[in-house]
Amino acid sequence: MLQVYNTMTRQMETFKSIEPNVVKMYVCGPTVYNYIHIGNARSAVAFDTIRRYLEFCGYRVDYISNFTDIGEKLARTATSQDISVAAVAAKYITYFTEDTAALNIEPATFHPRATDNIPDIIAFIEDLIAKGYAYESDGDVYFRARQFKAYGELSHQSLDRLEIGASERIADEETARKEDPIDFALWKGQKPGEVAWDSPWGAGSPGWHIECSVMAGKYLGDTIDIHGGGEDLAFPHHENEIAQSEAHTGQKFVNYWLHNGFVTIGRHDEKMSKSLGNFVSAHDALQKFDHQALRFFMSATHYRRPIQYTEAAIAEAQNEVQRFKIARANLLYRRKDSQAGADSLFTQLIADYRTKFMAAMDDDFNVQNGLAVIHEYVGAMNQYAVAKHVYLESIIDFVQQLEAFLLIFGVDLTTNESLDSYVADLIVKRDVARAHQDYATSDGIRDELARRGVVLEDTAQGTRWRLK
RNA sequence: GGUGGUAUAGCCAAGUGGUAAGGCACGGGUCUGCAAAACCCUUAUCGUCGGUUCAAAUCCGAUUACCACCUCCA
Repeated sequence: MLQVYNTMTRQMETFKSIEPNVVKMYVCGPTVYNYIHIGNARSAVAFDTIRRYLEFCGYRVDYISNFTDIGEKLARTATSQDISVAAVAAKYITYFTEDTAALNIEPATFHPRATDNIPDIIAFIEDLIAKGYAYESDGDVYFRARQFKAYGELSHQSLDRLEIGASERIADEETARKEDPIDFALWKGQKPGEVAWDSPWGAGSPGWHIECSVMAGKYLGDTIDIHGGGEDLAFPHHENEIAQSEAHTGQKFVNYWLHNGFVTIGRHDEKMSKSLGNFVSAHDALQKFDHQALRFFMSATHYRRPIQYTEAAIAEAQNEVQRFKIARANLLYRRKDSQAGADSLFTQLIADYRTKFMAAMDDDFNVQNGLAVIHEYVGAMNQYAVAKHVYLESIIDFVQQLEAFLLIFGVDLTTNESLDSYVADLIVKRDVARAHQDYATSDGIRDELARRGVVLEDTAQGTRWRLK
């Protein structure tokens, strides 16, 4: 039984999907005005890992993640790059797609864009006004936070505290248009030079939170199973989504709220963020590090815990991935002297490991405990790889289960490596030299191949090679 | 000020009452012509102080340090 930690109740809860075998999942996506950074990528990785585990368990996951392609930030980028707002969005959506693909993050079932949903947003706001939850004020529309009685429940903030905080902030012109400082914008009237859409309240654009409520409802339904996002989104973004959606539908919006922890950087473990300016873009990191190592680095930490971004940690992740790859390759190498059939002892052992792995992961996606099981499993594989007699089907079973485990972490072990003929010839020449005990020649060839990144390993079954 | 989170070996990190998983690095060993890979062995009393208990990293209280949200942010 899968248990998940629900931010709303601050407790572990048994996960039960609305529809059997289907999970409706919404994850807040990026505002596409820049490259995503490692922190953004971590969020995408965390929920991709969760999604992949749900799929591993047999669920179909309807996964929706938005692109926010409106707002001041896009406008600023458009001005500085002297291109249109639409071109800014197109450009950074392309980079997002490339970078997340490099991290082996599965594309969402659908990536809706705010600008494609303006009519739905307007209709949604009109309904909120009709129900008395929202009001128009000088071309803007605001949500009456106090009207929604559960406001503050997710972030466990008291309304009065929020009120004090809000009123302490500089009372700008926007605040002056609100009935209450904690009210938030659903629609903002057009400012000079901004992209705008016609609406019953004049030209303007949607507020930040409304798009997620609209698109989650439109593509997944009034009530969804899982809503994810970074923990910084709990307030005010998710709090506001709940207020809007539940005021609109009268239904519970989300059954399980999941929030991922931050990527930290620097001596003081500060949150990596665009506003602090201490970020590393995923694009740059991908130039510098092995893609699989980077992905594994981000998915091998529990999603709610912070991850400290250091090169040493990524290098360590690289070593760990290497261990999995070598174990797989070494066992596959035994196919050449294997017997047909399967060893029932190992069929059972593999099934037991799978059960053990799932027991670990069912505890709120406890990847560390899951990995401990995988390492134990790899130990069993390595022992089998040096057994006197091996069975072909058992080899395949071992390898396929490992591949399935690692795929949850976004690591694809099945990528094939090949040698060019020159290198292949050298390996044969070396084998001949070794057969004649001409070790000077054979070691010389081995050194040369090492310089070319090819590692040779002599085994009882022959000379095994792998790329470094 | 309000609300949360974190502190476990050189590093990363599990562990929610019964005498500290796992990984990386280090050292020793087996195997090997030598290597590599693999395998085996070796390394901590859990921020600090106090309390509850037969028994606590695990519960309670206090304290220190750091982080985050309360304002755009994954």
